[in-house]
Amino acid sequence: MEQTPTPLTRQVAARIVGYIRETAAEPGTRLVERTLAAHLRVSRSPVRAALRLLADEGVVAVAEPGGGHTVARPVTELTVETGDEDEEQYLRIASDRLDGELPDRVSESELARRYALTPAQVTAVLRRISGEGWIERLPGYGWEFQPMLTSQESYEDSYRFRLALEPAALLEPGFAVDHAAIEFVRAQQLELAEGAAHTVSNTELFARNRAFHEAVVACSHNTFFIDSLRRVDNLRRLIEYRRTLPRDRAAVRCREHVDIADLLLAGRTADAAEYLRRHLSTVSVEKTASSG
Amino acid sequence: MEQTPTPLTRQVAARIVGYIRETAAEPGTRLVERTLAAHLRVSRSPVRAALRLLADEGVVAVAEPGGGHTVARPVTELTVETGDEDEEQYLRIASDRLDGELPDRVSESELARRYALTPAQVTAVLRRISGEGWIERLPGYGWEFQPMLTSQESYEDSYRFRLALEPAALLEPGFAVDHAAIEFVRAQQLELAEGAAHTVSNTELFARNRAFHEAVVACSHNTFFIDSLRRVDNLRRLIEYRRTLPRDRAAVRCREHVDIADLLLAGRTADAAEYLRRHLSTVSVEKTASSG
DNA sequence: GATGGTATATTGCTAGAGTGAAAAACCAGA
DNA sequence: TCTGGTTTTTCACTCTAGCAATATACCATC
Repeated sequence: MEQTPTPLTRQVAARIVGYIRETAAEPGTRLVERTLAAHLRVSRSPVRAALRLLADEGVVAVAEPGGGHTVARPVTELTVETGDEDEEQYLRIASDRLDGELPDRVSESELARRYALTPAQVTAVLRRISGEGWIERLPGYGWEFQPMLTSQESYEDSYRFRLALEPAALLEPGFAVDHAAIEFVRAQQLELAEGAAHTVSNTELFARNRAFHEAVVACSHNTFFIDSLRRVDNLRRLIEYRRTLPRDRAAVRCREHVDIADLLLAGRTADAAEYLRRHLSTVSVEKTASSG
Repeated sequence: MEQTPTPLTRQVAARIVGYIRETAAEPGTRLVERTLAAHLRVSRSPVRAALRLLADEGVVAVAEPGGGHTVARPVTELTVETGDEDEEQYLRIASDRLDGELPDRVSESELARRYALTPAQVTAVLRRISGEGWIERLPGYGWEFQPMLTSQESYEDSYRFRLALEPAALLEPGFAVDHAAIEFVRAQQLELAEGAAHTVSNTELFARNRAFHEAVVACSHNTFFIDSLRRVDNLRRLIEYRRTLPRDRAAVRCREHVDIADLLLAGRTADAAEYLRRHLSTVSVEKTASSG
């Protein structure tokens, strides 16, 4: 009876699951369509489609009196199936580019042929890549790849950039610790430090560390710091995926993250900034050495 | 006999004029098509069209033996006619947005109707704006404007961001003064400090100051610093256009720019960094006060 | 006034043919 | 080999119509 869901429907469904996890909603909690739509920045149409999809999968239950949907399962049982095909296309291109399979200049139709994409998909993926800054439209026809974090040199550059940025963010006048957010990432880091760092996937490890640093900088409430860090991290992600991280060291770094979070939660912001500075210096040296 | 030149042809023509000025090419100097094409990142086709256009205008002469084109006039006589219609569309949208004429969410067809743009033009301008970070595509249909530098608060944020960034750029290990570039912007600043600051247009004043700071940071040879500064400046530009700058103060700031350039040229990088830090603090206070 | 349900209006993608412009290859002369 | 000139190929934009998906407005119920 299922229609093939659209990409947006799938994406919204995945984000609804994420929403349930974040809010730690108990089974039986009502999922209000308008609230979800506003939160996910779409209209109710795709939200309703996603809820029907989740109902088919049993993640969500149909509320009997008055209609609507409720949470069906406890948070712990939820699986996170993204199934994001846009993401796959993006990663395939990134991977090919890093492997040197793609020339410095490409045309849109060339990409469409090579990856069997529709024009709209090409537009979407180019929009994303150019937003991340590693491709640029040429004045005439075609696009030109920009230097990425491929070289060791630019990789070190990115760390020194963060070294200038992140500690300064903590010293912003508008800095105010978001206790809920910091406690959330602290819990994640504690779990890693206590062993999970050895079992978790590369992707997951990177995602959590990234989330930690961005949560900290977000407390500055200065968009420029936050955006800049996000941009660097978008690029770092692509290259970190292909690295084998020494997990024992990663565990140590996660322990440091916990310490930083504790300093912040205790209101010792200046100490946290100094600790963060030392932390980044250490990481920088480690990374540089491990790949030299 | 003139065909109506395409936007690209016009753009290339303007950039060829810029190229002649930069290289300070004497009349009679040969303009090699392949060199220009490589430099401007286009093929020879639009370069040839642009050269024909410039020949019609008398800026460029047809070389008699063997064909080709040469510089026809001394650099001082060159007028800079951009006639960039893409730029106009972009500025119109930015202006309307700053005036509150545009809602937070817009559809592409809405923009096309309102500004009488073709779909391709809408794509182009949205690409640019989203690259600058003040609009974002929604998951479904439509785009959402992001907070700009409209508020006083975010304006101060941008200055504190630069305060963290620019002095740090000078202390980068890869920092090496580009003497030609620094001397060029130093000359511009000196001219401003010695009176031109009172006569020049808002646009020109901003462009030169921007060029100065970016030239300095470019010496760091760290893309992340350079890109970040450019991004902030793109946003600042939109708001600075609408300000009436107190020219006497601007002249003082330009004098400081000259001093910074001198320190750099003398190899006193650390001193320059400290001077730059103080300079930015001062400017920040001035701006904040003048618009409070 | 919330909320879920439903109907309507808009949007942006698709597809295909045609087209002017730009990229790329080729040529000839010094 | 370098240059300007020429030709060929490829590209992306422009139309058009059609359409599924999305956004929006409206309705009924509590």
